[in-house]
Amino acid sequence: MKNLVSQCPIEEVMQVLSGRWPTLLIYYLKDGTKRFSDLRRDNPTISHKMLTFELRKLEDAGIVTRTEFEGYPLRVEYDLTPAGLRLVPLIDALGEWWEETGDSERVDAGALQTTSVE
Amino acid sequence: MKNLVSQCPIEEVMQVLSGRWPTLLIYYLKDGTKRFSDLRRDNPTISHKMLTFELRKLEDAGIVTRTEFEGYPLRVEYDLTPAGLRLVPLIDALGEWWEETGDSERVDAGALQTTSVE
DNA sequence: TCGTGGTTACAAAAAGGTGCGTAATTTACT
DNA sequence: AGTAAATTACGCACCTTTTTGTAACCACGA
Repeated sequence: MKNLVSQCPIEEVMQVLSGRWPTLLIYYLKDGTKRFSDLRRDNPTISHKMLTFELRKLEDAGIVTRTEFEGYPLRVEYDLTPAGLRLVPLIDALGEWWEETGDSERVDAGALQTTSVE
Repeated sequence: MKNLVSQCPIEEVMQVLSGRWPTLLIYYLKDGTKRFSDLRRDNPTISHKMLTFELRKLEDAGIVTRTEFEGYPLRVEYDLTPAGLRLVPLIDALGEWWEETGDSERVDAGALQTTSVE
């Protein structure tokens, strides 16, 4: 984690939430405690390296907690923090906005165009 | 723009909003019509390549409109669409969440730690 | 030997920066 | 008058940086 000190809070949140995984992981953790392997099953296309990396980022951001238990095989549990839980409805709202906005307002892949005033 | 067709709407919104610029550009466009050069002034560290690229993405997503005027020097204006305007409060909410959550709950740079149950 | 939750090194892919070219008109200089 | 330069919003090619994937290795115990 390098430079979280920027001007505006929006820039800072986006540094944490940007990318494919952060919001998805939060989404899966909504359902309660998950282990590393659970999250991999939930999302089979993430590599284990990415998963550890993203989980650390969320941990550092105060969104998830990581709890490591003694004994073998190793067991580690991930949960949303209270702050993480408060974040869930905001992410949901983005998803709803996207659905409401609908494909009709978006450009069909392949057929880009530009409004020209002549 | 490659593959916007995925399972979940959250994954799709994040494909558009991820990165440093999209939310910032939306933020600046909140204030009303902006030209290309205005946006570069608002945000001096973005390269022209990135700015055009990001603006196209937002246009394709139905968040901004691009209006090109005849005459020289060229003039192009960017505005938020109604959908873009509806998005603004959602982004604001993320920024507020970040501020409320506060640095105290986040890990100080350089001093990472892990909860260990022994 | 397998399963868990990692780490590390190396390789591939994606993102991003820099600089040049372009359009048609105005302004600036000689 | 004639030429040169600046202007705006890009596209394109080349190159560097960052991100992500792959594979191998570790610990330990059943």
